[in-house]
Amino acid sequence: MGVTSVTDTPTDGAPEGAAVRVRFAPSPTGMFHVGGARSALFNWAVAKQQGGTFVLRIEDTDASRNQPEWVDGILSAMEALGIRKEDPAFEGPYFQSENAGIQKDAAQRLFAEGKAYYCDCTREALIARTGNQQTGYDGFCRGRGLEYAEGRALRFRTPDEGETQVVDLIRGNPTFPNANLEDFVIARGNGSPVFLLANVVDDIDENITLVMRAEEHLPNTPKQQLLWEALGKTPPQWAHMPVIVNEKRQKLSKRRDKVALEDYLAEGILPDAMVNYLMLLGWAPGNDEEILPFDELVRRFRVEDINSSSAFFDIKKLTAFNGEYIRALSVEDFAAACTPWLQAPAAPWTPEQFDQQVFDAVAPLAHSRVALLSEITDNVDFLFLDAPLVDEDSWTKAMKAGAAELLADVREALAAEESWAAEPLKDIVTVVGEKHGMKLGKAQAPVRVAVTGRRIGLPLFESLEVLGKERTLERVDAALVRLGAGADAGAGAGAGSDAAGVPAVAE
RNA sequence: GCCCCCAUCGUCUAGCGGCCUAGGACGCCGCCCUCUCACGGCGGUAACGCGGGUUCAAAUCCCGCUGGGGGUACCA
Repeated sequence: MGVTSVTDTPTDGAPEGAAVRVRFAPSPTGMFHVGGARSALFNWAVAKQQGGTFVLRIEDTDASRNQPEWVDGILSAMEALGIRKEDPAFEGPYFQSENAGIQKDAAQRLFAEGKAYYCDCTREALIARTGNQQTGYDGFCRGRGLEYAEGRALRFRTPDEGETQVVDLIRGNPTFPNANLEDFVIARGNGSPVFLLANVVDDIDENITLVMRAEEHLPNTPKQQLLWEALGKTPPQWAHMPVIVNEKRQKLSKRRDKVALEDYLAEGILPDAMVNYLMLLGWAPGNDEEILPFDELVRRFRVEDINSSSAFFDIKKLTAFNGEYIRALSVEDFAAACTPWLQAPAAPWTPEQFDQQVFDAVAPLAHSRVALLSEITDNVDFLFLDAPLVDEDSWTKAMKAGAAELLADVREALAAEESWAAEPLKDIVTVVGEKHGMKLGKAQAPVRVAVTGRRIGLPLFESLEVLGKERTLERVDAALVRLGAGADAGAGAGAGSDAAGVPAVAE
């Protein structure tokens, strides 16, 4: 008895010497909650580490939360997290609805044994009787000997005295006075089993030995443990992990917070980074280390070391982790990973405008500059669009007094350059800059904005090299027109027009 | 209201009675590197909620307070 260490070998600590069996039991809601992802990961870590089993059970009892296609969403999200159906440690998925039979049998047995009774009280009647708006059920029907009839709910008879203590690996052993446990409903008026019961029956059916779930279930635990005992089974060990909260320290909610795993992946969070980050929410591998491969995290994982206080889902830190993971990729893998953001919905250019060769040439330069894969488009768009997207703030900051003159001289020198390569191009801007009393740092700004539309971005001269002479000159000319300094300038280049996009002025 | 849980830098955490003038990471701020921005390097900012105990010794144990959170359905 007592607390069994899950880090011990399966043969020495676990009850009955059996390998641990954990489960993840999401209800399909249309998106995969990051909190659920963490629960799945923690359970998976335990199963993998101990050579135990991870069972996936879809809790589809509530019709409103039951859409077949949502199940696919769960499966693919778990796949992304590295929890694969093909893994020997994986079992399922099972469906709670398919166990309706044995759940009803269990309810009947409880009734037959006098451990549950039928009740026809309405919430209104209860309040009228007790004069209390927020009271628990008062046990009115306990002695009425009601038989089943449509509309009558089945309630579990909880003990009036004593207390129920649950063995929780994370938070000691919370104790609940039985007097506070109301006679809760286990089957609805239509005979269908309610979560509290269905969940327990399924756990028993699947031989679950450790229930690791979010803290919000802690208040359910004494009731469920009572059910396990009433059904003649030894309750499992429990482990209630801390809730994940938002900046206001409230439980992350689908309604007000961004919680869908899919949304993060769609933004360019790498699955591995997400997994690593999630594993560190409420737990730490120690040694002052954080970025570790999943196998290593699994090796070090200890349920007893999970924190008991709530954890803030920090997107900034997640993003920082993601940057680390992106930089750890080879340039080739990085370029490949960018593909989805280089196409249709994410990218502002057409497939015809895109050039993989050009992208590959510039990928090494972008590699350390993105923390989210979705940021890649802004970094390279100037290479594929006919004219750069001009950021007005950048324009005003870069095109100060003297910029037009500088640009005109740069244009001239550029036009005369034979070998179009980064180094000589850099020399040109350096020399022209000096002529205008500007260091390279300052002199490159107008050129950069003219060509890329922004004042921050990839290394400029490499960019120019890849862009090519003709397109570079075009853009510098367009900028000169907008500045009113080009040949035939002045006419139509008013501020705010998209002058940067006008065709190059003939020489 | 009632039940339960929780409490170390802004955030995630290390710490499990002396090694703590509290460590790491993210963020933030400087400096260096540098064609911008990143990356990288270096440095800095910043925490044991409060009050009582116990002990030679408490961030670490106990109690209270305060503050957060969760639950309280014929949802899961």
